[in-house]
Amino acid sequence: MKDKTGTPDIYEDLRHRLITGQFVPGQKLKPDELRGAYNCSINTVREVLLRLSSAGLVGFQDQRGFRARDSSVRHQHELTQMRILLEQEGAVLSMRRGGLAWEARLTAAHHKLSHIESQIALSGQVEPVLDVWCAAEWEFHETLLSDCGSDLMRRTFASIYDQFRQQLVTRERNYGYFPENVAEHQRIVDAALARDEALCRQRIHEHLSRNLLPGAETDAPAARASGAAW
Amino acid sequence: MKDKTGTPDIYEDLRHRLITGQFVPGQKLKPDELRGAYNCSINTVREVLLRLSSAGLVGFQDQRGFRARDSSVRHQHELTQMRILLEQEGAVLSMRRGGLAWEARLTAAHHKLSHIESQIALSGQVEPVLDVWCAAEWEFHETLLSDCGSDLMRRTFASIYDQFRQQLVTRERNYGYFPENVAEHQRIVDAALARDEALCRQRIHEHLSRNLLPGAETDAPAARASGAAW
DNA sequence: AAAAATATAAATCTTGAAATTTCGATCGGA
DNA sequence: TCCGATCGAAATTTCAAGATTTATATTTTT
Repeated sequence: MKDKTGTPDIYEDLRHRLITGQFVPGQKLKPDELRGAYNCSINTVREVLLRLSSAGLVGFQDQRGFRARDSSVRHQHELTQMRILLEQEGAVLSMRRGGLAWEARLTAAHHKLSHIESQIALSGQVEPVLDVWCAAEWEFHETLLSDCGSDLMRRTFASIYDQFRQQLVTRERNYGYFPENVAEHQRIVDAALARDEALCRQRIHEHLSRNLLPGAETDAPAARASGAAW
Repeated sequence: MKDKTGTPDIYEDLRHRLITGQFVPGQKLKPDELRGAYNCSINTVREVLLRLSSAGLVGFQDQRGFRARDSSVRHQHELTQMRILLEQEGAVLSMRRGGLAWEARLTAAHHKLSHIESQIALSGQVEPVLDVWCAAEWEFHETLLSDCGSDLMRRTFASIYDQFRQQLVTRERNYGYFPENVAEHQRIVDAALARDEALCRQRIHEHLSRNLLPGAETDAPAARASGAAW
């Protein structure tokens, strides 16, 4: 339990607790109870919760308060859809715009992530390095889009990523870590550095498709043949 | 000036005023001044503004209050990018899932919009029917994605659309109305009903590309050849 | 006269309490 | 026993005032 008094700190702490599964999904979040942990007033907590509800991490109903977003495979599916869409598009844009600096950041982020994931694979345990792994996984995917040239796209992706992680964490025992990730991340980086847009799209899709609903329709690669973007 | 007391009403009214250009872009929004119009407390307005800032319609800086989002061609460009991305993807998904009911709603929405836009074309004036035109334009584009099967996608699009409109309204004299719209909307509907995904994507892009930055790189249609979606 | 420093005014943020609404349990009737 | 109504407790929302920060105007100094 923290004891900081700044509103931004409270926001960050609650956000962190939400995306690391420290609340039971449908659990009620009463300002009056959370108040104590931060040594502040009810309304301050209320303000934070209100903003977190706009971010999609907490549910809110008029006159009946806040709840930790409950988990559903439906929502998880939709978040995965959106992640694929944004990550594919953002990565492709970065591949076109990004120069040496971007490549350097991408390989660096991948190297860091790869190192941590190797450790996890050896020990078989995620918990001991959970926070550092989460940070590295985020940094890798964020870096992939980082040179897309659109702040809006990056912020939208950040929001979707948070919600995605919140869902995953409550469902998967391993907080969303899979041994296959190591190889999949590698293949994404390879395609990105090779500037093979179609291949990169495909590998991003493969990487995330595990979180899609089984029966959902899937784009045949060729189906998008002549779709114009921007 | 309204006099309603419900918080949701205040939110809706302020949102409406923001996306119809009733505030000068960088203008300061002081809770103490807005308070009077709604006959409520400062904090109630503050809460609403906080939520509108999460929606991207108002700017917010810690300890220095709220401002109407200022307009920039950069932001407008990024919003257009995102609109194209979401609208293309959502339309394609709707085309696959949507049945007769969707087709009916789409043609109905288009018919309504078409009727209003014809009127505007005759009189040459948007203002007299501004609100009804805005509603119809929104309904048309919303209906296009309405059967995509993803609430997340629809809500994300709604948010982007609002911000897009806010930007457009402050820049274009005609609130974003162009005579070409009539034909462009028609062509989109035609492609959608024909279930020609590539063509529909292309026409959505053409419809919105007017709001992109001139020098921006554009996807060659073939460049997306084998990109997998979901 | 320009720049820095101070004092004053204004606006923002936090707080605790009042007013309103919802939730849960008990009671009465079918 | 089951269903609906009523009452009390708890939670949520609104409010107005106090505390803190930022902005503006004035004075002082170089």
